[in-house]
Amino acid sequence: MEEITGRNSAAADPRRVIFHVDMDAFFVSVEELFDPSLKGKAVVVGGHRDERGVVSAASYAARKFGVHSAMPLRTAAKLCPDAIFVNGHPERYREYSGKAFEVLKKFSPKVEMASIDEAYLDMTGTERLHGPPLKAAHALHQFMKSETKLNCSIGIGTSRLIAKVCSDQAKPNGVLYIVPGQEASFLAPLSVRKIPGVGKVFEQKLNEIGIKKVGDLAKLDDAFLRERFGEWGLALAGKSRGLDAGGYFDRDVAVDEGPKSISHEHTFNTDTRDQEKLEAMIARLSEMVCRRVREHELHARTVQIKLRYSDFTTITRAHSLEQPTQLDTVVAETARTLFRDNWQRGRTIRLIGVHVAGFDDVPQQLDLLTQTHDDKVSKALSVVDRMRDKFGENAVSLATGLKSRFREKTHENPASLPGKSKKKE
DNA sequence: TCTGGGGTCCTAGGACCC
DNA sequence: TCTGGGGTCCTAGGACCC
Repeated sequence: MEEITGRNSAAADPRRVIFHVDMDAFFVSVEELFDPSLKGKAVVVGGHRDERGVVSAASYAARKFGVHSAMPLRTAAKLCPDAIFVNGHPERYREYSGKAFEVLKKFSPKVEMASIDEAYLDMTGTERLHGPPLKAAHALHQFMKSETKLNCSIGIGTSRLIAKVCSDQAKPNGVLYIVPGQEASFLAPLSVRKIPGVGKVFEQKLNEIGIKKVGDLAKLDDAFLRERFGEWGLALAGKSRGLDAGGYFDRDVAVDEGPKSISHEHTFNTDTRDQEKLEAMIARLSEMVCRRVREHELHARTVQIKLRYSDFTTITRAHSLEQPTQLDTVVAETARTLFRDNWQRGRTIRLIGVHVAGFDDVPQQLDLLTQTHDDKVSKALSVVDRMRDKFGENAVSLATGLKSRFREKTHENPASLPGKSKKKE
């Protein structure tokens, strides 16, 4: 495993060759593979036209109507009434993401999947094997198409930031290489919004002081930047001048380290204040979360819930356990206590979520009795997980008997529950 | 047209320890 | 009696990304 230092002294090295590979309209393209009749049409992935939800991905044909991801589905339906709305299929996307990863690994041992449809490759020193950067990129591009039937765009530069911005400029289905030394002049004419990490809020703040282009940012005084925008603003300005400014975009390309948090949340079709319904959802979400915690062979220390009321005000409340856990019941009981202590009873809820973090590979040493008990429970749950894989989620009836016994156990151990002293809002 | 779900990273204050 | 910092953990919230 690579060590991540946060700062990489090689970042400004002109010999460094970083690829950013981004799949084009990934979700839509995968859906087209499963249903070729969708090809070339206005397609919206994310749900049905009258559902509560937003667009996950839109085909290029749909984008022409102004449809874009994160837009409410109902808005998309208004803008583009003839669009075909399809549900997303996360399993398919994971499958094709895996295929793409296999392709990338043939070009460099240093591949970092940055999300389901994009990756960084460290291609430094691969010239003898794959030729110069552009040649390697074209070979990769073709191989990706032949192996997965999917198009991608590739950005090449001396840092992750440059590679990432390049792949965006190369879209769709293109390759763009910024040769060493040209970084600052490449970035200068671009809108600050093109810099990953600069969103609506930061763009607005910059616009307020007359900064629209990356080049404008490069001219600002360091002390002013730091005072006004903190460390990140300073780093950003450094990058706009082609410097190694540290942080995420100058990190090494690292192999996958596993998740840092796992969560599930649910938005109700209609808002509710039915406590039974809400707590049943907490139990279900806790099971889904813990199942994935077990799949990764992790143990979580912090349990967090999220409540979103009808007026969209959102709170999160967390509690750290004495001992990391992967047990449904421990997470569910903790989440339920957090819920009962913090829900303003009577206020209708739109969304509820369960989130865990603070992972350990190995649970901390417990006293022998608890440990053997928890081991047994974990093993039993793994069996349940496998049965569900084989026979479907309705094999859960097996878990019900186990659960009532877990509950006794949790009650014996009230120290693992959140304190009651939590202040109410 | 009301605004998903899964994440990462950062900030900031308070507790607590040295 | 008052006054220090630094470091780390915990919690809450928010920006941002796909």
